[in-house]
Amino acid sequence: MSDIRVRFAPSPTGYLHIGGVRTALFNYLYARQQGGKFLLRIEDTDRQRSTPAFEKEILDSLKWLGLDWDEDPVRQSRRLDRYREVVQELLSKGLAYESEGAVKFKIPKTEVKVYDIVRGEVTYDSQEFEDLVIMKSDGFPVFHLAVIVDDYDMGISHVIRGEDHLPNTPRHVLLQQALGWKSPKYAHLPLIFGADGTPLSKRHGAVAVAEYRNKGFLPQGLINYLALLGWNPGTPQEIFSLPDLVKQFSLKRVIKSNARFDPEKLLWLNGQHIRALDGEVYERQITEFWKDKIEPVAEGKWRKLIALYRPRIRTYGELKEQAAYCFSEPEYKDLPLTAEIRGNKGAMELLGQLQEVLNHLGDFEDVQVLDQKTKQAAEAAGLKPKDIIHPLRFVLTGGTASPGIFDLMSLLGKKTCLKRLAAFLS
RNA sequence: GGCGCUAUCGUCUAGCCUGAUCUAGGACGCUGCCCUCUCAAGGCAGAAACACGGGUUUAAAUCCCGUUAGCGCUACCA
Repeated sequence: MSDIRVRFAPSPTGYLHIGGVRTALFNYLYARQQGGKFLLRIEDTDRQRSTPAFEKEILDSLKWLGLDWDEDPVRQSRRLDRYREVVQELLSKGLAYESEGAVKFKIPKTEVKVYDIVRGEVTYDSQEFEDLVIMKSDGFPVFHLAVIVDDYDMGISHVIRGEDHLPNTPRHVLLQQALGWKSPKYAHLPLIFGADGTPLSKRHGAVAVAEYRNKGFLPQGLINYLALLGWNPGTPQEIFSLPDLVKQFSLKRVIKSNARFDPEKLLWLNGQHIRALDGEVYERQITEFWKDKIEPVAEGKWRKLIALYRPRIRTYGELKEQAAYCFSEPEYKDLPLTAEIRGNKGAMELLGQLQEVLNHLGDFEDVQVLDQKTKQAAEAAGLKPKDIIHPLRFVLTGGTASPGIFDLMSLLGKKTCLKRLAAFLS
């Protein structure tokens, strides 16, 4: 039985964001790999900004990502008495004092060495530190105190958190020494910034996990990408499942420098995961995703559509924008191209002939037959297949990009194809 | 300002600890080619980096010092 115990300690003053997920993920990976426990702690001592709604959103996001935790989450707002007890102890030992209603920890003037697993030994001179407020005048503990008390009481063995906490660590160590507690081991993770190198914010697009979920990203895509921000296996492998990561993760291979978030690579990775999905799982998930967002599509048509788009989409959400012609009539927004096709007598004539040919065909289920008949019609007119395929694609979709034309015709069905053809020709 | 962390292609990174195997490898993106009815997917190829300056050494991306830059902390926020 491993005595490794780590924790993720979000503050319910906002949504779970990208940086938080990465911290949670690395804690999770370390715990699962070591056979330890991954615990949760809700840091809700900021009474003004903490809300139950944010707390729920954070837990839901973690569940969606598959980062399941052990034991019940610890809630700081329920431990106020314990913090007061510790403050009282410090007070009675003369290691803290009251100041304007607050309680301050008297910083011992000394050299403090912090051993960090990813950065090595870092030395601070506590002469530089101001005495630390540990309890606010409203009787609530301040972050620094609550953290060390909780980590101690929860039996936390490793504190894995963002690098922004590195300068706080010597203060925490001093507090632990004053209480006679053994310090946990520390590992400070590099920070994640936006493409321009500034802290991630709404300006950089989506930052909340829920937004990625709503756009149709896969949890494994997001996790895979985030794992690679600040860590790598030392091998060329880039595509990982969560179990792969658990197996290969190592704090020793955590990078020291900050990283920038690249939405493009996330999109690429997510596309890789969509293609790696079991076919049935893909069908079920994308169907569920679009369920209440669009008008119902006949099952046969829907299955063709999602199969055709599996190699084309990088998120489930991209389906509708890429196959817009499938949900509404084409708009022919490309005016020059529209004019060119309309002005091309040969093409228009051929489209007319094709209309005839297709009209005499049975249903459009057989892609082979569509292929054959369309090419025959082109040949009969002394033209190459592509001379008819391109105008036809434009008529059918209003654009120049789509799945193969015969798959497209089969997808849309005879009625719709002929209707669009007739509308364009009239 | 003070203190701390960091510094390899545009971005994520390998290599650095244990100096020579690095004319610096991979991935995203970008460009071109192949496939091909278009767009994807897939395959192939290409452009693209050791921040700067000093050392140490026969030899430095790798070790040391400095500079510069970025980031973080410096709250009765967490």
